[in-house]
Amino acid sequence: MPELAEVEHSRRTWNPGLLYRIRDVLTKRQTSRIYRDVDCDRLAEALKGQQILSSEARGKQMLFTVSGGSWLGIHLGMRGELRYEPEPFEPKKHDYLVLTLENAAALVFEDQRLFGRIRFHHGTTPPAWWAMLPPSLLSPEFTASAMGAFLKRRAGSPLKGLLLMQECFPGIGNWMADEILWRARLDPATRSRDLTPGQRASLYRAVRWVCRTAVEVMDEDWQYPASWLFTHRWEKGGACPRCHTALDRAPIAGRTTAWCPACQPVQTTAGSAVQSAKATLLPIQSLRRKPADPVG
DNA sequence: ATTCTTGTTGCATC
DNA sequence: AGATGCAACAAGAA
Repeated sequence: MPELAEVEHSRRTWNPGLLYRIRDVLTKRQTSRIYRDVDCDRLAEALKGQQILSSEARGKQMLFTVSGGSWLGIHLGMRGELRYEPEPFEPKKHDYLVLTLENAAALVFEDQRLFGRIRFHHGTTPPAWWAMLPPSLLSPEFTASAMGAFLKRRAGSPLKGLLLMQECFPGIGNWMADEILWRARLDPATRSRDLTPGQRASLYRAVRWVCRTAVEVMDEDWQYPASWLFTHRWEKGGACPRCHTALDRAPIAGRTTAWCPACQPVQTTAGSAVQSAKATLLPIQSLRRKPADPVG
């Protein structure tokens, strides 16, 4: 579930615990997958008695600044989430990091599927992996021309796959990619080389709009308004909230993709499609007009 | 029982 | 060399 907006929400979840001293640290080191190369003893030693000073989210990554020169990085993976537990409590099965605070509340990282990741860094500056993250999609550095350059380099990839690449679109995941393509009225299987300049501009605008708005409109249960494709993409018999056409579903670039076949028609314009279909361009146009309007 | 999942990575193959 | 595709990872839900 966690994409850009859900990650931002999770980050804020720990805010009530900021500046309280950490009394105890629970890690489950046997799940090496989440901690990977982290030395859990060192992590616990470094955090005990300290306070979380601030936090930031960039795409799907979070970084918590801890007093005493420590940095805690968290990635929620496929199903992770952060919780703030106001009372003393027993960690649940999938609570893999629990910071008990001096006010008896606890900051919890839960991850049912173990696709998440915890990183630890000690030093005067943020860790290198954080400094190397690509610019946020909402920052001025994410420009239309920067996006265009990326699309050009990956000209042969379907748009759906490109939007999932964190190196250019940090924070976008499966549902946001579908939402963006739906709002830009682009067929998810279209290769980026086949986009017109106008379509590239639409894509850029949709990326910015969905990222900005998702954070604003998501509710406490990580749900979105009914006017969003999000709400209907997994529904049985889900329909396009714009034109009520039945949604299509198929794997594209390895991920299940939902789209509206009416709003997002298959691309038949520039690029390779034209090269092979040049000779048949006229017949195609005439075919389009072929179903004569019986009403007229 | 089988198949699916809102993520990422490492490998194989052009 | 760089782009592209895909299996693998874990655990639970349908």
